[in-house]
Amino acid sequence: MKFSKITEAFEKLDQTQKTLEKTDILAELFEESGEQLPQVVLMCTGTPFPAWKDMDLGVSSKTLVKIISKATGRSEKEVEKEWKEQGDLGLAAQTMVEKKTQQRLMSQEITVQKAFERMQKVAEMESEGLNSSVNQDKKQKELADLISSSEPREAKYLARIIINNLRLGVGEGTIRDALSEAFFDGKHTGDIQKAYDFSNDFAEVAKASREGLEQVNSLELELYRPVKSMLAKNVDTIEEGFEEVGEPASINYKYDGMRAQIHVKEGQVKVFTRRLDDVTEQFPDVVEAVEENIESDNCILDTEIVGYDPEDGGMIPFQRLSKRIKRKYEIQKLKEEIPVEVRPFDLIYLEEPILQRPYRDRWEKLASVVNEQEEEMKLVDNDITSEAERVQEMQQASLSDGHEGIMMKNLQAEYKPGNRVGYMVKLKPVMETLDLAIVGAK
DNA sequence: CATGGCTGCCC
DNA sequence: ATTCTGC
DNA sequence: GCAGAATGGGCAGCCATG
Repeated sequence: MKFSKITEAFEKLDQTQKTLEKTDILAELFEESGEQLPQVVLMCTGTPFPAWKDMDLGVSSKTLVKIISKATGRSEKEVEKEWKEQGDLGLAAQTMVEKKTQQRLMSQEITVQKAFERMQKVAEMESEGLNSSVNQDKKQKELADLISSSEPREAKYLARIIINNLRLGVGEGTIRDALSEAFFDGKHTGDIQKAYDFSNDFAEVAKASREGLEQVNSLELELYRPVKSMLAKNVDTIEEGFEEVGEPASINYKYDGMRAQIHVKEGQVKVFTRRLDDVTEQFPDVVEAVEENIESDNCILDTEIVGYDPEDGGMIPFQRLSKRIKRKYEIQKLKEEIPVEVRPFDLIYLEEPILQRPYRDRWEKLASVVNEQEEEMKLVDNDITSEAERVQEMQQASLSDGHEGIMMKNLQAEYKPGNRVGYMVKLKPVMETLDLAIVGAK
């Protein structure tokens, strides 16, 4: 399939803001994609790589300027000027390629496959890293070569894909609906959404969609395959919170730490960030804490990793904990300097997926597998109540202890990956109340 | 070998 | 993470 | 009210430079 097919669809997407029109445009593109469907769908997400894969090009705007310059023979200054004027690097790329005028008569058209393979190649160069330093110039030339052999409009979108900034108003929801329209006559969006929640890979979901509903539904929650975390809505008052999640509700402290999804598979632990990155290496202490204090060999915990001061055991701000997240060196040393405690608050897998069970059940199961151990593993501070006064009290206590506030949760609700549905709500104080709480604590 | 630009990813 | 926008 | 885009602060790692 020619890349220009994608370009045509993208141009149409660029010209409307109506969601339904976008869905139609994408559905048509998907229907015409044939064997290239998985790659085409990924391109539509704005990056050729699914979120759960640890792959990227290591290229952003500054490097893209160099690439466009290399591809078109214009100076970087010119490219930057065009970028500034048009407010978009894709448009700058398009203009620069247009100005390149002459011959490309003989050069063959870019295919989806070629664009995909080229980017994959660059991503592989990037990930080699470690010991063998990546030759940036070579990397840039690979991508410049792709752009220089493209038509102006293709260049526009190739450029945008390279920096993962398609900005066509197309997100997960639109792609999901388009897959539904293309292969199920607009039905089964729920099944498709689920398949995506569990796989985090639209290439797989697209392929399954083309094969049939059964294949879509076969994409299930799997250990070592992180799912998107359920997100919380903001509310301003306790009353609003109760309105959202119902009564009684589960209330727990919200800590200033890092969200972590912890998978245990046959006793082996892996730790994932909210955006599905594997940070097991960075947190050997978390692995240990789970090995020692979780009584299950096959489960998925939703947790907050919280740092504490090794001297007095007090909480530390996220900013200090963050030193550990991307560590590759001195991990052991930082482990001593910035020790952490795991605070689980949900369980979505226990020998089997349980994310559709009510939160109250999941919490009870969680409590039954957690052995609480000071400075290692402790359930989040929590209570179940319908009383606004009690919630107020917890909010005060949480803030006085230096935490961020509280969460309120619907006891009947299932676990909705990636969704900011009203099953889970966070109450953080505005500045004034924060001052009051801290003053009140002293 | 130190520094600064760049990128990606936590919040 | 928050804030803004168009639907 | 929602999804998508745009934006901010701060961190480590990486690479090019001098």
